[in-house]
Amino acid sequence: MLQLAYIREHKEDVLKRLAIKNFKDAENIINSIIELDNNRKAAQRQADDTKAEANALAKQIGELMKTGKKDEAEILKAKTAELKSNEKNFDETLNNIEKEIQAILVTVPNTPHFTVPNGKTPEDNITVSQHGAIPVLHAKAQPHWELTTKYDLIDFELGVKLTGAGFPVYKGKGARLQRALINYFLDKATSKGYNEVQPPILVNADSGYGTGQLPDKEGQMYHCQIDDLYLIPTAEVPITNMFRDVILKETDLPIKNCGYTPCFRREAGSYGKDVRGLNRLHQFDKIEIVQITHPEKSYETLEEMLSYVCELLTELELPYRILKLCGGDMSFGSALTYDLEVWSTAQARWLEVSSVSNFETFQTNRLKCRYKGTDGKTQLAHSLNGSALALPRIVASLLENNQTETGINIPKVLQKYTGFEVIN
RNA sequence: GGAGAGGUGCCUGAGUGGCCGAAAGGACAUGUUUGCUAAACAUGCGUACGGGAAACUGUACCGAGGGUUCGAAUCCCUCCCUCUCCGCCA
Repeated sequence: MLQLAYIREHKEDVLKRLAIKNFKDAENIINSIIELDNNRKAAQRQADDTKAEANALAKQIGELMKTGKKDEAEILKAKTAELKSNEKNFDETLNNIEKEIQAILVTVPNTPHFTVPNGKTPEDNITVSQHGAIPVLHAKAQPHWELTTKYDLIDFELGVKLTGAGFPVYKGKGARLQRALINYFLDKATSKGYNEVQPPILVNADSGYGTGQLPDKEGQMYHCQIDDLYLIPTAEVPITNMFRDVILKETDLPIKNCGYTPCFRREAGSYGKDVRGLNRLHQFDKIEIVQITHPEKSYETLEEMLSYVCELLTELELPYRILKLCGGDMSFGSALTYDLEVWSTAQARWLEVSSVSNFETFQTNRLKCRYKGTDGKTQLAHSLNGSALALPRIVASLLENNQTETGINIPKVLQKYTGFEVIN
């Protein structure tokens, strides 16, 4: 959620940036927010003044009662009736205006960073760089959903029996590969100064609102209605919400956390050819890195997080490219997002395996995550997060890219975790 | 699931109708002093929104929402949450 004070003070800048995100009707919406806020100020003044008067009267009445001047007290009491009804009206007006502002404000996306490219679709994203050689496979190379069957690594059918489509069962070396990746990612993040946390994977509605999944993406989360809890779509939700309603010390920053969790996504309405195999699941594993930083440091941090993820992909020996997302393809709350995609050779396409974003104050404003500066002032911190990494598509490209006619080679960095070098 | 207790500031904890945005202690910050570690003393120490150039000042907030009252942290109602004991159980 954007900060109202910022909108007031930097209206032109906000409009310019919202245009990058193709946010429709921005000028009218921003103008109406400002106008409503003017009304709000007037209403608050009325309400506050009335209450101040009523408080003063109440105090006087108290004094009079104490000194036994009951008659005079009664006269003053009579005067409070009118104030009281005014107070009620003014409060109601104020509340209505505030609700109206809030309702509009939550529909306004974050303002993109000035370097975010214009554009509407994924085709308008900018390829920042590409790394690693695209492997050339033998003639009988197979897509991962065939390899997983061939080597009995993942049983999609069995998952359908237990739960439904999109809930695969990992078996044998397939399961072991999952565990290896999780351990590798966590160890690596820990070595880079991230504090490992193991959060709940069910969260309450407040947490959903805090990071912006609610109300915008309500239908994308699994909801346990009896207890009114949501299965997390990403560890970002619990790990970032740890800092909801928290005032940090400036010296605490930056806060670096990482965590592994299963992630659950309903993926309502996304059926088609992209859902084959591991490409899109309802349940998958992911290691997330989250940072809370000083506002002046967040872009530096974003680059640091991006290069961290690159390091992982390099060590996994996967060909990948970095995309800077255009305004139209960025998520609602992000100010700047890099996507990382790995090449999936047998499918001959790029698969998104990580998304690293700076949310600036968009999340922290909702979360009320602030820090107290050395100057004594309290202000909003910046929040960032990135996948490091999401497993299924990593597994898909590992299997496809490393296949030979006799088996699938495991990258060196994983071998001490898997305990085997080849799947055959 | 059954029974009970309780939710006050960063923490502990006082506060049963006006003098309470809230005692006291701790923690923290700054300053003074003792040669260092440490201690002592002094001062400061909530958030949000509004008014003001500023000093300063108004309003709201003692789990949430209603109500009683001229006046509520304090009384009443509803809800939420936490803890303890018993039962069940990994």
